[in-house]
Order: sequence, then C-alpha cells, then structure tokens
Amino acid sequence: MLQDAHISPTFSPLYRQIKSLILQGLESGEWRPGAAIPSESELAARFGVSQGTVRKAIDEMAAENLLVRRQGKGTYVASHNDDDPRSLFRFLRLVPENGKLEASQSVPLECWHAKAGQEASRTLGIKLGAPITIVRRLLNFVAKPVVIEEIYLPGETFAGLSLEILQEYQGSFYGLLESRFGVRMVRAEERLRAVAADRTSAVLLGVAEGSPLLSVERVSFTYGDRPVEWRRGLYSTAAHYYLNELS
Amino acid sequence: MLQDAHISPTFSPLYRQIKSLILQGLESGEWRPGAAIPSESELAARFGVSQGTVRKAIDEMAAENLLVRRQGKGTYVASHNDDDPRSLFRFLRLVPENGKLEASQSVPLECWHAKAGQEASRTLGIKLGAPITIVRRLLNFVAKPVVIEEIYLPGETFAGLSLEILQEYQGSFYGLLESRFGVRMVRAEERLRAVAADRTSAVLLGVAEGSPLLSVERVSFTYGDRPVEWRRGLYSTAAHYYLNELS
DNA sequence: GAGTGGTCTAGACCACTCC
DNA sequence: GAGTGGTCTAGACCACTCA
Repeated sequence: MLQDAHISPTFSPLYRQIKSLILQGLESGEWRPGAAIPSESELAARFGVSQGTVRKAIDEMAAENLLVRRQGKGTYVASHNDDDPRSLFRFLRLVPENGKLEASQSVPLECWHAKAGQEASRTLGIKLGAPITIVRRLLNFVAKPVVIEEIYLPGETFAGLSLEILQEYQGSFYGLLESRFGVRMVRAEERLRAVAADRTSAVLLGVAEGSPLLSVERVSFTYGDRPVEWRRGLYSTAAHYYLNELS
Repeated sequence: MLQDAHISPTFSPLYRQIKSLILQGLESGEWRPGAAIPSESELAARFGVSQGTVRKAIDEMAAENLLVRRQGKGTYVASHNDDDPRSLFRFLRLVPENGKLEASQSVPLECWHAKAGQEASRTLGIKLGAPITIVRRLLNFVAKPVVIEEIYLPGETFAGLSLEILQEYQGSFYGLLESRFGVRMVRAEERLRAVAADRTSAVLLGVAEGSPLLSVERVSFTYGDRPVEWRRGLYSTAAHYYLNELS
C-alpha cells in the first residue's frame, strides 16, 4: 500500500510517489526504451489510485522527456532510437549557417581502453584507476569535418565497446548505447569555451592552426542523475553555429 | 461566450482559449509584471468554465515562465524585477570557472541612435531605416571585464532610452526595459561561435589581439514571439564558461 | 467497436499565507 | 478564519488509432 499522502513531515504528494514507482520500472528495465508502458487505467488499478493521479505523474515525466505520450496508442518510454528526427538533434545543437537541416555523419577514428585519471573519476563518479573506454571521432556535415570529439565512458557500464561496433552501427551514438548497453541518456550539461586550434585538431578540421574553435564539454546523465558519459568536442564554427534556446 | 470546444475542424481545447485570454491580459497591460492576476476561482467565474480548466491554462503558462504560482498567496505575472536571483541569471549563462556565483556588474559605455540596416530590420521585424537605439556596454565579474556587448533596440518601442538612464538604473537591463518601457522579455535564441578578438575588443577585455572569444548573438522576444532586442556579445572564456543544460 | 490518451466538470479536502 | 493555490477523486464525453 502507498504511504498516506497527508501525514508528512516530509510531505510528498501521491502523484510523486507514483512517479517514482514508474521511474523504478524504467531504471529496472521492466519497461525498455521504445516500449509502451501500461495504460493509465491499468497503472491506476495497480497502484490503487485514481486515473487522474497517474495522469499527473505521467504528465511530469513526459515534460522531462522520460516518457512520450501518443494519443490513441499509449505511453512509451522515450528512446534515442525512435523515428522522431528531433530526438537526434536534441543533444547536438550545431546548425549550419544556411539554415538547411543537414544530416550529420559520424566517423569513428579510434577506440581504446585506459584507466580513469583524477578528472575522469570525478566527473564520472567512478574510482581512480577504474577502467574507462575512450572514443575519438569526427562529425561530418555534407562530407566536411566540423566536429572532433573525445568521449570518455565508464568501462564497466559499456564493457565490450569497440571500434568495430561503432563502425557497424547504423544510427546515433546514444542509440547504440541504449540498444546495446541498455543505458539511456536523459539529460546533459555542456560547458562552452572559445579556444585556439592545436595542430592536430586543425588538420582534422581543415582549419588553420590557432584559429578559434568552440570547445564543448559535456557530461551526460542517465536515470537518477547518474553521470555516464564525459566528452569534449571541438566545433568549427566557420559555417555552423551553436543554437541555444533561452526561456 | 466561449467557442464550444468540440466543434472543430480546427479543434482548440477550452483551456487553450482561456490561456490566450489570459495572455491578452498580459499583452494589454491589464496585469503588469510582478502584479497578481485574479484567483483561479475568480477567473473561472469570469470565463464561465470550471476551476480545473483555468488551472490547466495557468499551469502551462507557469511552465513557460509567463506566470509564477505562489501557494497560499496567488498567481503573479513573471518579472525580471522580482527578488528571485534565478531570474537574473536566466538569460546570462556565463559561469566563473571556480564555481562561485559572482555578481556581474554592467558598465554602459555608449548609447546612440541610428537607422536600421538590412540585418537589424530583418531580425527586429521593423522597416528598413526605422530608428533604432544602440547600447554598448561591458560586463564585469569581480571588477574584471569579461563581456562586451552591443545591443540593438527598436527606437519606437524604447523611445527615450539614454546613457544617463542606463547609468542611473539599479538592477538588470531587462528589469529596466520592463519597468520603464513596459516590455517584458519572455524568451530568447542565442547563436554561438568562436571568433578571434579584434583590436578594440581585445583592449577592452584585456586579452591579446587574435585570441579566441565566444561570440554570442541573441534575439529576444516579448509576448506573442515579437522580437524586440538583438545583441551581439563577445565573451572572454579564459576564467568563465558558458553553461547549457540539455534535456 | 474497443482501447488509448485528452478534456472538462464538480466537489472534497489539504497546505500555505496573512490578518 | 478566510482566501489562495495544491492534491485527489469519480465520472462523462471527445479525439485518435487500429483492427
């Protein structure tokens, strides 16, 4: 039975308890990304609350991009593998200057294994010296390289990731992590700076050494605000810009 | 009387009609920023709908940062002049490297009047040659200059804006535009690029000429997605970074 | 036509704020 | 204690999807 909503002292409304119960279902893998969760009335019966209460819980989770409602069909676990093109660009804010929506193409360059240094262990919340996997890749827009990134992943969570897997996979990087390792990225923080291009980056991006690049450092989180990815990208903003909506 | 919600073909639910009615009250200035709007039950009576329907309309507007709910007190028109420090930093995403929340201090340098060129007229949605006001200013963090910006405003909307007014005013720039000109910024789009510092910017920011700076171009919108501000800033990201939350 | 989410209602009670 | 927003319920009906 559910805790009575009105006892307190740490008052938590019923719909939030329902929310965390649904969240448990997501974390435990009971409902996988892309799959449908039970209908509102079914959940209401299971949890012993009214449909309106379940509705409010789901509403909040839909607003947080954890669930996706589809009228007439059902409620689904949000996924990076769905057909909605927006979910592809939800984390990549780079837009071509001419406005056209170009498909970006990922070119994995390297993938190797290492031990977590101080910075990696701190940002990923793992032990110093714990295994990590590092991916180096290029992002092309219309066959021209625009982004070079290095991605740091906790080795235990993504054991078995290799260059071959990256090259084979059709779809987005987060789609791969989701379908192959069952880890779904829910939100991320990006820190942006302007930096000068070093020699190797300049060559890869086809710009002059020392020319200004946009440095984008990202930490991504899965359910429960657990950090599971740390990456640093260098963006060439000669023909593209980073678009951000403030509200 | 309200349009019946179930006639269609362009079906618009009742609560959205209520929403646009409340929006009218905001645009017309019936309820000014910082002031309280009528209670839910009062609005329900006025519009001839149930309280739940008004509630849903207000919920959406609160999610869009147009209104602010305060339990036990009432619902208020969102303002850049409230005491909540978050509303100050809602549009300035620059964060010091050391993590401490520093107060930024604005130093107006110049304020002059001109005629809108092609770019200004297009982004601000005004006629070519229409009057515009241009503000040039520095942003200091702990007495050190970190940002230099130029702000383009439609002259008719902000008639009378001068350097003296800018220097006198205590509070944020958007707070000034709001209390003095009755224009509230609701959302904005920012386009970021990495650029090399030109001579004058380098001097003002205390960096070497040619060193990388973050160029931030912003278009801000008031109610009804009407653009009313265009600005370009150059951010020194030596000791600060631009923080963005992706979700 | 059955099942899903979406809207709308009316009413009860709770939590918070202020007088 | 009166007034506000916040939660929860139960029930009706609508819009959409799919078979």
